[in-house]
Amino acid sequence: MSKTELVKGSTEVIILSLLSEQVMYGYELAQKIENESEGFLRFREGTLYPALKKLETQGFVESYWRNSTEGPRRKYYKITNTGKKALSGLINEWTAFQRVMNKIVGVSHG
Amino acid sequence: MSKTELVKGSTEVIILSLLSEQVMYGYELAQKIENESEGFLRFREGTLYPALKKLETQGFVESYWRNSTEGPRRKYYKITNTGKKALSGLINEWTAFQRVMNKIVGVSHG
DNA sequence: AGTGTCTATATCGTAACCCGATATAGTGAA
DNA sequence: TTCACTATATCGGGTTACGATATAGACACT
Repeated sequence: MSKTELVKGSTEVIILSLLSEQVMYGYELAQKIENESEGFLRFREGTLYPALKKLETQGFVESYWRNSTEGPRRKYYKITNTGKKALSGLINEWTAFQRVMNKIVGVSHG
Repeated sequence: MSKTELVKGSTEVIILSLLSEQVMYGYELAQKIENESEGFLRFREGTLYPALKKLETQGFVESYWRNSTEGPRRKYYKITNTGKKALSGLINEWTAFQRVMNKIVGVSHG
């Protein structure tokens, strides 16, 4: 397990969590993730865009284009009600996984 | 992310953590994981044995065969000093990852 | 006009991981 | 001898993450 290996499977929760707070476009999301994690997490293009596409296919997010005066047009993502329900379940899973892992590795919490 | 997806990347920490407590053979380890996690985690053969093999190749564990009067012979695994150092680093990564994840998903701890 | 940097989205190929299926085999009970 | 449980091992396939690559707009500098 490297840092990147551990991150596998957590992309969905991370993206949905951030989108549940506010509508964002992809690039903005990537920066937010890097900032909020103090550089620990960094989503590359090859990770982020396919993940967003998958979330949209699943009906967890919706997207729309907007032009920008500062650069190329942006694709904004909004979490759906289905996405909110999914997020709630994913957070429960994360909590359970965390509890089990900490029991095994002998760490109380992070 | 399904439960199984989240688990990806955590196999190494889990196995090394349990082996740092006592010497075990593969099947025993699998049962221990299932018991300690109250059924939440379940390592199948196709996950466990390749993982143990990889850990041995990396020099994190050592193994030896012993016959059993109750069934087929068993391959016992013992964590090495290198493995203990690796485990320590992995636990640090897990702790950091946990902190960052909880900050993003808005959960204090599990 | 040309170069470079930052912004912004998208896809492809590859590597790594997990797991179901399958194979092999010993013990013991029905 | 058939079944269940114990025990190790490998293969194939699906999924995930990511580096590389492509495209393109805005802006600064020369």
